[in-house]
Amino acid sequence: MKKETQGITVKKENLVDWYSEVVQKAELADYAPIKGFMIIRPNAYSIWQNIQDYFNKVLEKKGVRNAYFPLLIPESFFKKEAKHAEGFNPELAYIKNTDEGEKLALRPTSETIMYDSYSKWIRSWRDLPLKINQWCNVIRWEVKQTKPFLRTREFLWQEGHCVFSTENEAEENMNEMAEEYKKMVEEILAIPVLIGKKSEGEKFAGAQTTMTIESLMPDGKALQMGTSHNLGQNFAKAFNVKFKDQNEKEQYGWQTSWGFSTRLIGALTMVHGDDKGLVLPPKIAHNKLVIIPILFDKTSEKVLKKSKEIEKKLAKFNPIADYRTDYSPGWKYHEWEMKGIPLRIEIGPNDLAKKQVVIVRRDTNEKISVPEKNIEKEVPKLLDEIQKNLFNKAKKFLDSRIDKAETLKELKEKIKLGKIVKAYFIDDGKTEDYIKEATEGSTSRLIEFSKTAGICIHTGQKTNTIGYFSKSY
RNA sequence: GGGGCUGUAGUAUAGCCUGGUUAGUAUCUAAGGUUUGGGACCUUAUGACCCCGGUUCAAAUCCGGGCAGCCCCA
Repeated sequence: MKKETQGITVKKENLVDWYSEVVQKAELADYAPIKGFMIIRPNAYSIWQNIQDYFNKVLEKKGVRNAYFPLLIPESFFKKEAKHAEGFNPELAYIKNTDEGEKLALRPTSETIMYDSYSKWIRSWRDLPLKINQWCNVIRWEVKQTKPFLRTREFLWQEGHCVFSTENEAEENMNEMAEEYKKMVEEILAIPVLIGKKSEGEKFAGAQTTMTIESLMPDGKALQMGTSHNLGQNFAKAFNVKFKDQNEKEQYGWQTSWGFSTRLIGALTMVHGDDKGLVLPPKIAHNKLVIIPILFDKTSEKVLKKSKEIEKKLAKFNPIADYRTDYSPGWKYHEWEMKGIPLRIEIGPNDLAKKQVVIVRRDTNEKISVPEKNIEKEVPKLLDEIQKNLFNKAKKFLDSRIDKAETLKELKEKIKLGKIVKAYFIDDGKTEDYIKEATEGSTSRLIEFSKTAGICIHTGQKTNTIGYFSKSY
């Protein structure tokens, strides 16, 4: 008889229910008492810390320094850049009962409050480039269905905000940060992404150009994993971010902003998980392996001793040593599989006799007998293989789901199959609105410009713009 | 924005339609004992009707509102 109350009870093919269950049972997050808010539990927070550690090094390399700006933003700040104000207005939450004269918004993003300071700090071309990042929480009062990590009213993120003296530098910075995002997500999270520009309708409110990285979830919906914006001089003009150039001429700064959020943890869960639960890519896992001794009365002492020896040898992989005696080995296997630990090392009396251990891969469930003397060599090799395997599996999936369409009908059908569908279209906002209407809410995830012109699937006009259309989170 | 479903120990659930003993079961947790190579077993104990109001002699059950979660459509 199987006991169903413990492990993951939903198959991954039923992604929505599966996701909720894994988030809870792998102890990534819990629901908060307020709609759309979540509690990030240590298992998920350690993932976030690993991401932070990685990205802080990137920031350092790029000469970006961390800082912190206030959570509250005067309402009037939002009104200074018209498109920004319009774009964020529906999602703004305010605090009203303060002794301030005006309403105070909870930041949904910090362009306005940061650039207010920037305008004071920047006087000369010598002050540029100015490159600041902050790790913080933001509030966006979503009316849509919320879901842990994927859409919450509060989430954690990083937002980088740079000012340059030339347009080229800003453009370059937008591109290089998008590339850094791609690199991070692919190398650390093992999630393959598409990279490209956002359409007019989808770009950031107030940006001149937005670059995005997008991945595809198992249910055929795309997920935006990070964005990088070239703000041009839009905010500089609204906030008076000016400098005197080398010719003593006053100029507006050229600005960028870029960010990714804890949403990455949701993506990670959906992309790699399986029917047993979470599967963590080794590079993002805090505990890379778990050691489970197989304890029988007569041999337990020796087995434990050996286990501790191996635990010490593998200390740099942060092993979890599950020496509890009140759970059977089988119970422990399930437990740590559900939580996504990449490798499991089993040590029992039989192994002791053969001077070996049994190593089990989380991604393939493959059991490998490894001679004791080879463990230290074998573990990093296996972790590396798991990392690659997870990426390759996800890449194969993504590649298999990219298609193209020449008619609206074809587009509709292929989107229904859970694909990202390439189609020529006129990027004027209206055409995309039409396609959105016709395809039950699908929009372009990103666009690219083709050398050869094609026919817009809606207007029939010639165009060089190709949109990647799909449903999205 | 529109429509629908749900809420009972930490978790999963029975009971609700047709109001009426001490709210049942499994798991978790705690204690003790036997176990341990893919979720072992026995004994004992603790623990719950989302909140506010209404109807009634009597509400987990019926009604209204709120809060939260989920689904579908735009």
